[in-house]
Amino acid sequence: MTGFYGNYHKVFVSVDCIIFGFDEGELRVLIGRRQMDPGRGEWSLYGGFVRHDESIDEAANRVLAELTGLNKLFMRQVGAFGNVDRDPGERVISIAYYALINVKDYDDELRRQHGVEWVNIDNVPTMYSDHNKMIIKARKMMQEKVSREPVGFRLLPPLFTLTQLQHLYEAINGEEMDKRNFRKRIKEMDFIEKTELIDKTSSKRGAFLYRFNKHAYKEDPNFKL
Amino acid sequence: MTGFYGNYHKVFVSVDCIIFGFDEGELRVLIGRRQMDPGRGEWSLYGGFVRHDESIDEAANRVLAELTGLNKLFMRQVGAFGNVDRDPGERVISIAYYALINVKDYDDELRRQHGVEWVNIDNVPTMYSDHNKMIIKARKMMQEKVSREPVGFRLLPPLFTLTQLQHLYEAINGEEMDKRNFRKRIKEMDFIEKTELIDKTSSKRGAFLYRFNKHAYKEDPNFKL
DNA sequence: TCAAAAGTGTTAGATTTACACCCATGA
DNA sequence: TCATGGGTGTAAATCTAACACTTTTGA
Repeated sequence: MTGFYGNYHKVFVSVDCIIFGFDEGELRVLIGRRQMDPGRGEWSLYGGFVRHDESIDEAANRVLAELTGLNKLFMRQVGAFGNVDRDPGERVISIAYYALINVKDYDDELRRQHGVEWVNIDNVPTMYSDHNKMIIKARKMMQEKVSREPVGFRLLPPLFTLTQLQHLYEAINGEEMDKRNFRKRIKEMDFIEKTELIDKTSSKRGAFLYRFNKHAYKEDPNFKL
Repeated sequence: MTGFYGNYHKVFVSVDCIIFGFDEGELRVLIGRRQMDPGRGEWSLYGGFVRHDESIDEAANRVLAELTGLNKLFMRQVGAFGNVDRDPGERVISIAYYALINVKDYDDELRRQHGVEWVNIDNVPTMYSDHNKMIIKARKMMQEKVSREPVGFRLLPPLFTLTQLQHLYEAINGEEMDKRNFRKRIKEMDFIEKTELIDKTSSKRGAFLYRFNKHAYKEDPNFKL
């Protein structure tokens, strides 16, 4: 080994993805059974090693696309996890990323092929290595993010009702909100646009569908939801 | 190479430290001239490679102690930086950490020996590789942290005046605050204890010295400063 | 005696929270 | 006709922000 840093030691670097989805009023994460040794069969996040010709963000995007078939997902780094013995096989430092997806965009057949499933965020089993820690940190960061920037929409279909939106925020924050106060705040956000379309799947009367207009959204230091 | 993950490729992993200090009413970071190739002579953060027998947090602590002679500094991970070409020599993924120190605790002789100096956070020069990005992110995270948890004290001596404390927060947030409103809020925090001691270095009249009592502080979701 | 920093309360305005009823529809 | 979810406004309470003068003391 004759590079600049020849005397130092190299390690494997992987990325692990915490993929959040919102379905049936629940906030969920995607987990599966680990398919390789060591730890084969344990509950695990989906991940992969970083290749020599890709950045860590690119690695995360690749892994996400591999699993979901989806590109350009909303994704943020959670952080690096690097305890010496976190991987029972060899030294592996892992960088966790969380992503938000609209469950409906994810082909269920593809999901089954990868052997992953949605579990309620409050009901995550004991996982391989430090993956529980990753999920906990990802959840906190996601919660923070969603309440300060309008990115929660990434968990919903393009058109949604105000009730759906409220339930989303309730699931994320783990607390109920007052319907009138919630709607009052939404009404003041002009990047949440009311359409003339009506959704009748969840009520007899029907509810107006809304849409997030990302162009109408200008960064707003006072955003709070 | 015959480990579990034999087919994959390994990389160097380093830690880089953004060390914040507060002096002469200014928020400052510690930077120096890079002492190794590639990039020798460029402005750089202080860092080091992660060893095989230490976690990444331990590596950061070791590097911080090496540089400052201080242990158990308040330190948080900023994140992993992993563009393919971020290091002109070889592939190196770096994990940035920020730390808060009381400038007075840092032996100035030791500082000079390491060839590092304090620069105003608003006046950081163009730095090696992605170190400017690291500093920007660290600053944001530190700002966030300090305004939600009482950790700013780590930048002050054990005894401080309310004026010093206010100037610290003003430097961190980059905006002036109203003296009466500030002191009103402080008075409600019973973990900031008034002592009977008086500091006369900064005024003729003298100002009461206060102290942070970490035992009196219980995690408070409503903390805001 | 005066310059410089320390210390102290009140009020208006803005924001947040609590709260209850009517509407439209399909079964 | 009734059960279900959709939709709407007001008032009290709390929080935030603006604001100016007196005190102490060393030079």
